[in-house]
Amino acid sequence: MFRGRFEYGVDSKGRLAIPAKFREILTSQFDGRLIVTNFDSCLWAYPVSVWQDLERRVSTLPQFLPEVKALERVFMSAACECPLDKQGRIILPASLKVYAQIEQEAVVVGMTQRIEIWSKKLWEAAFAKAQEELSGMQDKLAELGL
Amino acid sequence: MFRGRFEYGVDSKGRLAIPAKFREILTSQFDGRLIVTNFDSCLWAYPVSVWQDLERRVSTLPQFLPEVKALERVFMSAACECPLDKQGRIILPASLKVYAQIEQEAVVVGMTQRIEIWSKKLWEAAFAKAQEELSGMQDKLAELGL
DNA sequence: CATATAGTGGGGAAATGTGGGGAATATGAC
DNA sequence: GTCATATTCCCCACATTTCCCCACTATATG
Repeated sequence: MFRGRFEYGVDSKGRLAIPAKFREILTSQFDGRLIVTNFDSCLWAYPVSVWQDLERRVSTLPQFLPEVKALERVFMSAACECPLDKQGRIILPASLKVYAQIEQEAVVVGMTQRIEIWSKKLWEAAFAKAQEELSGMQDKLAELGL
Repeated sequence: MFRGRFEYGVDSKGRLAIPAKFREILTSQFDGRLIVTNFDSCLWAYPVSVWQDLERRVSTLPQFLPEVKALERVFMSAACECPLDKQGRIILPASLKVYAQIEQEAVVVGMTQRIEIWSKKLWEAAFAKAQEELSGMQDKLAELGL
């Protein structure tokens, strides 16, 4: 599945490259389309069928639960299908770019089941924070058998 | 399994040799491919099947849990399949080289189940530190049955 | 000394990422 | 409704990086 970190520029037309390795997975194992939404100050992108599965699971949850409503409003509502052009680039909708503070430099991160897209600046901060959290968590990881 | 310490230079094309002894294990016991990721200021390299097992275990955990996200962002996201060329060298992705501060001189260390790749400078520091820590940790090792 | 194995270096083809022109579509003003 | 302007999207071209192959040197082995 999706693995690795890649840095790309966003060009003057707002286009962002998707790594060839990810494209290969998207076309061979899925139908080639990407659904992008916002979370954690970055963008989460899923292959369509993975997204639909998530949607299905959420739709079975009680619709009056606050956490379900919040998830739907933040996470589900922003979802947008972003087609890849012949060179394997996507155009991020303006609202998502603003949300994730993506301007020139973006980092595309493989997260196994999904892809994350960050502004370089926010990625570096998030990475440092995650690293710190992780160092305090190694006992917990051991409990998970890792 | 993987044993021993080896020092190699990184050439002008960014290639790093993998010791013949490790290659032998990789091809005879595994499928010859290596997955490299970052941790503890160095790089961890796994045979593909070992890594996939890890990936599988992590991907069953809830994706919205902060600990899981931290683990994925630091450890899983950086993972990159590095194919060995005919001479048994790998090319380290830029992001990993930056992370581990690998420039000219690198140390390749056998860690039984995995391989670690260090910049020579950081290795020497880490070795000294581990040596120091170890002397105060011998009770803990005893508890683990050693 | 011959031979095999290991590590190093570099040329060249192919894939990947980047930039930009121009057609098609949409938006808005008159 | 028509025209002008702006936006989206498709396509092609270029440059860089990556990858694959072959050749050379050094060290170990018989």
